Amino acid sequence: MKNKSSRCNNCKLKSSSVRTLNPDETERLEKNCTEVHFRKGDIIFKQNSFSSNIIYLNNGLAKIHIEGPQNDQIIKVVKAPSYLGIPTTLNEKINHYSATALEQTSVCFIDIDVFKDFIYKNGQFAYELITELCENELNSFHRCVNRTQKHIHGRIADALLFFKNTFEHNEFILPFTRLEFGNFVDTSRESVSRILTEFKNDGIINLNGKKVEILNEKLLVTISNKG
Amino acid sequence: MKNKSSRCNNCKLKSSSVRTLNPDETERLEKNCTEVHFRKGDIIFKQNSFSSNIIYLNNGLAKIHIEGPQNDQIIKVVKAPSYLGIPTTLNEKINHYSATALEQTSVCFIDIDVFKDFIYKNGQFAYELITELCENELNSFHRCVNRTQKHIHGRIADALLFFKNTFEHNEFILPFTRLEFGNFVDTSRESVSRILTEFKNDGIINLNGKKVEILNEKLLVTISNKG
DNA sequence: CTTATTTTGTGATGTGGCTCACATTTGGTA
DNA sequence: TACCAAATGTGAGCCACATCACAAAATAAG
Repeated sequence: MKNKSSRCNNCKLKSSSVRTLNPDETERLEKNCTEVHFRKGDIIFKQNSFSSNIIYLNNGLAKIHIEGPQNDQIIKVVKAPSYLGIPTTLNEKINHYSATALEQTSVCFIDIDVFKDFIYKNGQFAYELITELCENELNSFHRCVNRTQKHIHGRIADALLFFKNTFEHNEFILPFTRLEFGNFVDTSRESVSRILTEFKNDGIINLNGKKVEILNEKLLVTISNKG
Repeated sequence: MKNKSSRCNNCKLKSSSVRTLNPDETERLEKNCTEVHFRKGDIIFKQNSFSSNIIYLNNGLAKIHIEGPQNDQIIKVVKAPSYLGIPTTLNEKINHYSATALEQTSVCFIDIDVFKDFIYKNGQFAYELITELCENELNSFHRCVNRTQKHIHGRIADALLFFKNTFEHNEFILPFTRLEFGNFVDTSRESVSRILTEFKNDGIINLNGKKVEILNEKLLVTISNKG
């Protein structure tokens, strides 16, 4: 599905790097950008496959995941608007991780050469991009420390708080199966089940299938902090 | 210790981003860059402290580490030449992690505004920087997956192979105490001891204090892969 | 609506690696 | 050279979580 020319101007409202483009550049972006829709569960791009596009999550929710030696590991959950694929495609053309839609999602595929050209010729664009990459790296570090040092209760509490923040609501539908939840917090499917019902029995959350309501956020924060 | 003007030209041999600077820019870099020497164990910069410099590891070996909820965690070991501090200082002025010298080390502190100016005005400089940041993020991802999914034997095997590669030699001096080694591979001091002597008894390595010689690299690779 | 398939809950059991405790070695320093 | 502090080795016990096994529930397919 080709984009309409209004689309990239629309993006200027959202992306701090695209916002720096002048009208000529924006027009050039529009001509070299394709918008594609994905349904829940669709693979947006796949680890080890070939790609020569910058991939921008325009709308919806996606997971970034890598095949580990044991399981698939969900590195992070990304909410639009955000780039999905910069670190994957800028150097080599191989995707080093996969991205999968967690709900109805729309994604822009941007020609990599046009993108490179913006970096070369528009310093502010480059700067905004660098800023975003720096933030990503920091977040990576902290996520990694949390994953390796907290106990499961803490990590699941973390995850629940994360969803509360991304959905900006105390009540939300988990975009995960229990297995995926396990891959997100590095545990087994079974432990996720057990701990969620435990949280429910302790009155910390309401739980009905994938529907979660956070009742005692303070306690969740405590659990998250104490590990 | 102020740099001599030959220094930054020397750097042009090493850093792919600095290599893109023209003579004028290089001179400007030289005027806004201070070289400092550190001894083993010295803190180069400290988490939560204030900094308005880009920090470039010119010579030597350093560790990047973050205080986790339980332990200090060594995120990575960086060998010169490489930036140490881009993600820390570009947005905010607060260091989100610490860096400590693992041996005699020399470090350049570069004024952040000059650096920003290069990004704005020299597209190739920006591009090289973005490339490096992308690589960092990918490496972060893979390190994190390995840390969380491999068993200790695999992670220690990984670490030994890492040192073999960074020192480019089968025999090397571990730049770590056992405790630091534990912080690097997310285990206790005791487990590091036990597994290293186990590897020694199995004829995989020679071990004498901090001196390690890898005798059976193939087996180490197998151990690393099977987890 | 019925049947097949995937997802989920929960008990029982096993174990990797942490923690604690203490002996020993190494290295730094007066 | 002697002393003190930090770093290391090794055994014993314990516990958080994984794994296994199966039943129930929810979803998808036909």
